[in-house]
Amino acid sequence: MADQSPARAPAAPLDFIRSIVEQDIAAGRRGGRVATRFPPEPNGYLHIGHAKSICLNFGIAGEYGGTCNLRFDDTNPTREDVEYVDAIEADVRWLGFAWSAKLYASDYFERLYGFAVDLVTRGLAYVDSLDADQIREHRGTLTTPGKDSPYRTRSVGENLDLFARMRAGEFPDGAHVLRAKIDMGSPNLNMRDPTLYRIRHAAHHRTGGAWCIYPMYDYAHPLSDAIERITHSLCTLEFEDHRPLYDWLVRALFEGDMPQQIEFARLNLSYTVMSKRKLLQLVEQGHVAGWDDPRMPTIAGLRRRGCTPEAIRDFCARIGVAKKENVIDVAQLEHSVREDLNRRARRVMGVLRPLKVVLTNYPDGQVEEVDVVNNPEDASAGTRRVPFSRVLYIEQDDFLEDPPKKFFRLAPGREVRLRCAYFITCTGVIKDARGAVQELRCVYDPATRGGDAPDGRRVKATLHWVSAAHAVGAEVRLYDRLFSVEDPEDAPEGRTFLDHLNPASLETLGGCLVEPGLADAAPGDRFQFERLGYFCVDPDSRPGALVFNRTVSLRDAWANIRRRV
RNA sequence: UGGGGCGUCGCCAAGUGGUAAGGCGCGGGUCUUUGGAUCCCGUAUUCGAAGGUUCGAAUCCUUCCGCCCCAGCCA
Repeated sequence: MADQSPARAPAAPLDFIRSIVEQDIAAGRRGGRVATRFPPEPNGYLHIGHAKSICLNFGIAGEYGGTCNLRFDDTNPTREDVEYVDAIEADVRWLGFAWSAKLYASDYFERLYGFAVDLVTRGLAYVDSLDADQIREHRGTLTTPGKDSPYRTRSVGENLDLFARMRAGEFPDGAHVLRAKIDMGSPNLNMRDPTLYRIRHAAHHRTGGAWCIYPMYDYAHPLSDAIERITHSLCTLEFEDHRPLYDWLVRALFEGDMPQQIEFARLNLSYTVMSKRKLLQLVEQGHVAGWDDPRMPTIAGLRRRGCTPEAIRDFCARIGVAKKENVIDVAQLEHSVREDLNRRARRVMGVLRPLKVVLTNYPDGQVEEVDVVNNPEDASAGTRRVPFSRVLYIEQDDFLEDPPKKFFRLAPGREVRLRCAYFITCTGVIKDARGAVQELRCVYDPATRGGDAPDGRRVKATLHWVSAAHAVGAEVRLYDRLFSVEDPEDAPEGRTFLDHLNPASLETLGGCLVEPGLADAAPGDRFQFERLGYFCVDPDSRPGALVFNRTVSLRDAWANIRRRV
């Protein structure tokens, strides 16, 4: 009997980081452990770029039986806030991940201070009393080496005394800093005696007034990793130059297994900006309604927009992880969103720009209920009953008095199907004084109830509709890309990304009409409005005052044809 | 003109000396009570360029070109 190994799907190619992790495990490095961390600074909301990092770090931990900590890199009290801590936790959870431990760099302040004293004692760090400008001057330039600070040769005893007094609050902000004593001539600027601690008389959101000196990222990060026994410390490309310092610190203060920093390219999305600074600017200057504005690439914004965590995870899995600078087409994100929502969203009918239709041969006052499929992708979603009557509304876009070629929707004399209801034929067009179409007169064919003609005749279009007497009013917010150019950062001299803001990124439609079953839809509920797109109920929505956000439109073949002609 | 990275289809991305995966997008077709979805088919004789090594190169060597990052007491 042949020992048949289980059939395996062809292995998806591993990204370079997972390859390293697998090699490390195979080689038994660090005892074969895998421990990652996601280390946000709580100074802003998480965005889709963070989602890439979250999926990577938590994903690897999950795939290789490891752990992943959520660690707040809260070393700069002047920019951080608990509001952000709470939002970040909520976003990570919403994305579907559970951290092994929730930690804060500030948890390590006392130990970090102890490490610094150790470095000073061993002559590896010193207190510098140059001011910020002087330090910059001494640093040299990209092509010329720096110069030693005159304070670089202070005695260990003096350094110890000064550092203790820095902590004790004896000096004002900026009076001194603690620096690593490495090499002012290094071609890597990060190694030219980097600052380890600075004085900041500022309350910290967690440690309050306990400290007036705070460690720098470059100091706190590697040591926090080492304390947590992180094995693979994943970060973005711009930290590549910091790796020698990372290694220098860990080697100086720890023995045994070292965490390995690996850098990957951050995510960029076309037609958007991703830096926290710019997103903050959009919020603070009121260009958007807040961090969770549905046009924002923040997790909170995408959530409010109606994206699912599954779609975001799928997107992150598809874009890959590599070291090449990249700009992902937003269409890629939209694809993941459509694919997920297509599978799960309940279909409903909603008319965004209503056009009145009177069925002249339909009995006045009669109401019947037609059965409508809830989701053709999912038979178990069943059907529902939707009221049908003499006066209806259809979409303005679905009628053209003078239809061009390839326009298959309603036109004078033309017969189309009303979804799951009847065939109707347009018999008259009523216009206002200015010639604008105001209302349509149609006749219906009673024999086509349900949407099929017993004589087998066919129509080329199926329209969505609502019954005038039963429909529920709603506000619908249509979103377009926030910026009108692919790369908003690419602004000419004297201009900024704000000059590329798309003035039409939000279109609010009032007077929309949706089928009555939606009357009690709750915030967060997602639907497909047939033939239009995916929509979700906004938190602004109230009973009797529904508000929908369009998450993403459905592909529209006619719109494509029209665009090309 | 210092250091660190990166260049494979419009956008991502596999490939690590044996004769260019896949996804998105795009084009065409099928099907359809959503012009949705599905399903087909097509989309790089070529891997930034030029030399070289080799029976054989996207993969090795040399030179060149282009792009990104670094001079915070930010992360």
